[in-house]
Amino acid sequence: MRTAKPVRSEHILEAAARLFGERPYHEVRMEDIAAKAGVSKGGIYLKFKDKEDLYLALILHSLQRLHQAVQSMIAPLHSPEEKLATVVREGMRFFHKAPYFLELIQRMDVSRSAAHTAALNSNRKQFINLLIDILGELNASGHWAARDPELAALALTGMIREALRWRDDDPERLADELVQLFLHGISKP
Amino acid sequence: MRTAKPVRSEHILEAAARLFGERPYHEVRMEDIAAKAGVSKGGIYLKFKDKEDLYLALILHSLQRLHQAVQSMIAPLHSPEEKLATVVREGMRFFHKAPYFLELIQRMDVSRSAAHTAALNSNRKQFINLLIDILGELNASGHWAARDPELAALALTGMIREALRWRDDDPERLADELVQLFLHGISKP
Amino acid sequence: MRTAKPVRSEHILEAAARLFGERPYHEVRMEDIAAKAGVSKGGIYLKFKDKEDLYLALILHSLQRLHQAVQSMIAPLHSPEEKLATVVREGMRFFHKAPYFLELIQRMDVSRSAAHTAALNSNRKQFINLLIDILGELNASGHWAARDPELAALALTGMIREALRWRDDDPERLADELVQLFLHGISKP
Amino acid sequence: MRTAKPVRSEHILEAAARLFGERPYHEVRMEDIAAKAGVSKGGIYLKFKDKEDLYLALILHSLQRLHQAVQSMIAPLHSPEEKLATVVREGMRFFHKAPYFLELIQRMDVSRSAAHTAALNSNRKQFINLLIDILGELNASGHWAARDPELAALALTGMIREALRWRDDDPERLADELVQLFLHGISKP
DNA sequence: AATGAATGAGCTTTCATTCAT
DNA sequence: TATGAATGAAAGCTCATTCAT
Repeated sequence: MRTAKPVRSEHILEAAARLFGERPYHEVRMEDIAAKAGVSKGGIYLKFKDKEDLYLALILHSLQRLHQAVQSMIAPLHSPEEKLATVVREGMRFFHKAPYFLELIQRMDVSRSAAHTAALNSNRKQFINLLIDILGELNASGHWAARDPELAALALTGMIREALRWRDDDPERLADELVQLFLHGISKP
Repeated sequence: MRTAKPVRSEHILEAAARLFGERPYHEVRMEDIAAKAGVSKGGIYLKFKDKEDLYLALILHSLQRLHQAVQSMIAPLHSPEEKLATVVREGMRFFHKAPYFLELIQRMDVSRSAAHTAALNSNRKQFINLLIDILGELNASGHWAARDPELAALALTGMIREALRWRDDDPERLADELVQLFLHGISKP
Repeated sequence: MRTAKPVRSEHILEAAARLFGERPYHEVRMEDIAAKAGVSKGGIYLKFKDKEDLYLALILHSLQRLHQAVQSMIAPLHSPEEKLATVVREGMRFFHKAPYFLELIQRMDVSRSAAHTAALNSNRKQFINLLIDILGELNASGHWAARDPELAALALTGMIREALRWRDDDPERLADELVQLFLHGISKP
Repeated sequence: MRTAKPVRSEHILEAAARLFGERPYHEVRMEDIAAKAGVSKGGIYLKFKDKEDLYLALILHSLQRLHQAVQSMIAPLHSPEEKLATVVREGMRFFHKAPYFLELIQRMDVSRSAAHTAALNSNRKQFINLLIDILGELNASGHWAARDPELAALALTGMIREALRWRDDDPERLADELVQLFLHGISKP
């Protein structure tokens, strides 16, 4: 029998991302992923140990993509305010384009193994740290005073998440609105 | 065979809450829930149509408990600022005492049926509306200006959620901090 | 609690007859029978050891009803030809009125236990013997010659059964036709 | 795990035939069929949608086998009397060799779906028509007069069925006896 | 390397039966 | 005696995973 095309992890991850984003973990069958990826069922196991491993890799992959996207956007910027606005805007755009990523990241908790949890957490931390750094710059600028930068960073991600999940508005506008909310709260101008 | 104590929906929901909060849907077996609830496997089906029905009921039940707890706390209050602080504080305390509820609500999406989704959404809306009302009062007081109350409400819940999920601090302190953040953002005092 | 009406075996058998006649054994639930009989689920077990016991009793009961109906019809008759015609006609009328009995008797084989099989067989034999007796009289009359009366009796019941099962005609006419077929075969008059 | 020999529908049908012929539908477990067929439990579901589907396929398969066997036997024959005798003899031989088929066909009614019922009926009709054709030839020959060929055909199958079910004699002799009975009834030679 | 037929552990769900009331 | 809530064994079916080809 002719040997078919080589199995590409990327294709599998792409297919898995869509499927896992659409329905819960236990309703996504390896066979579906394989079919969508244009790969044989066994082919998945050439690249991933098992279903959970694939799931972990998928979330890691997603987070990294986001991290990179955001980082490359803010690299050339100087003002921390601009960085903040860009992170939010870019994040929302990213998830808006690939809504299943949001679901995915939200369910970072499917995995049970310690190793997985650790990998996941370190990755998440990386992203939070990026925000914390920006907050540090904001504080240093003397115009802002985030008392608990980590908490503020978490709060910001929470705001973004929830807004994305339940609102269909134009993500750009939403992003601007959230940045204002984050900077000034609901205080009067 | 042995006709034991009556099957109590409450016990089942209690057991299910813990289990579904600890591990993902597909890893929780009906048998485990039954065992933890001190009920026979078949007993669950006396009260709930199937696993998904139990899951839905569980989330609905949780949301209602939270809603009631919060509402009874703010009922006697007059100042909208106090109401806001109380909602946040009470919400955090609620989830802190029963951490699995947080996970539960986060996974509101397991259900597939339209009826379930509708029930879930209406329930969630109820809670959001409670926040929107308070924001309306805050605006009316003339001291605050939440431009998009729904978005602000969503943002607030997102902040709470994320903080609870990743921080172990004393929830009271966390709540106060978040309220400040929500009211003033990171602007200098 | 008020003690409800006494459980009547007859009602249970009646309900069971209809239900077992409509769908196969394993699709009939004890609960359905109880409901249709106007009796509690546990009530059935007051009168019958278990589901199979009820099923056996039901078939025995049905066969006896048929046997009695037929016997009382032929008792006053003298000519064996008339007896034969009456047996066939009465049998067909009986099953036509209660079609589920036909299905029931056809499935005399659900039971596995030796005791059940024996009871069933003895009952069936009784009916076959009734036919064999008539055939004996026919032979004795000198006008007919059934070489193997038992086989002929079996054949007759088979003809009846099959005709009832697949033809909707007026049972009286069918009966007459079958009697002719049984007496003369397809030979020309 | 171990990838064994290919799953053969034939083996499954063979195993199912024996088991379903020995005990009623609901007492035959898929696992037993799998074991007897030398196939894994899941293997059955590779070939049949579910238990009912397997059961239907089994009966259809059996009827077709019988139909073919009979048809190939009578093809070379010319006299309708010989055809009739052959059909009966072949039918009895067929069921005698595979007694469970008889039980099987008798329980043609397990299926609930309309599609199944239709398939079953069309198949049964095919067989009845074969008999009706022979009866037509007998009538045409001028020596016989079956007034209602369909009824006669049904009667014949009923006779065969019942004889097979309750008599252990040599099937050849039984067949001859039944043919005589069918042709001449119990009239004197 | 890639495939996909085959496997079988494991799950949900049903329902005959029991027995405290 | 009659009830029906409670039980739990039992069975159908799925699907992650393997491995001969």
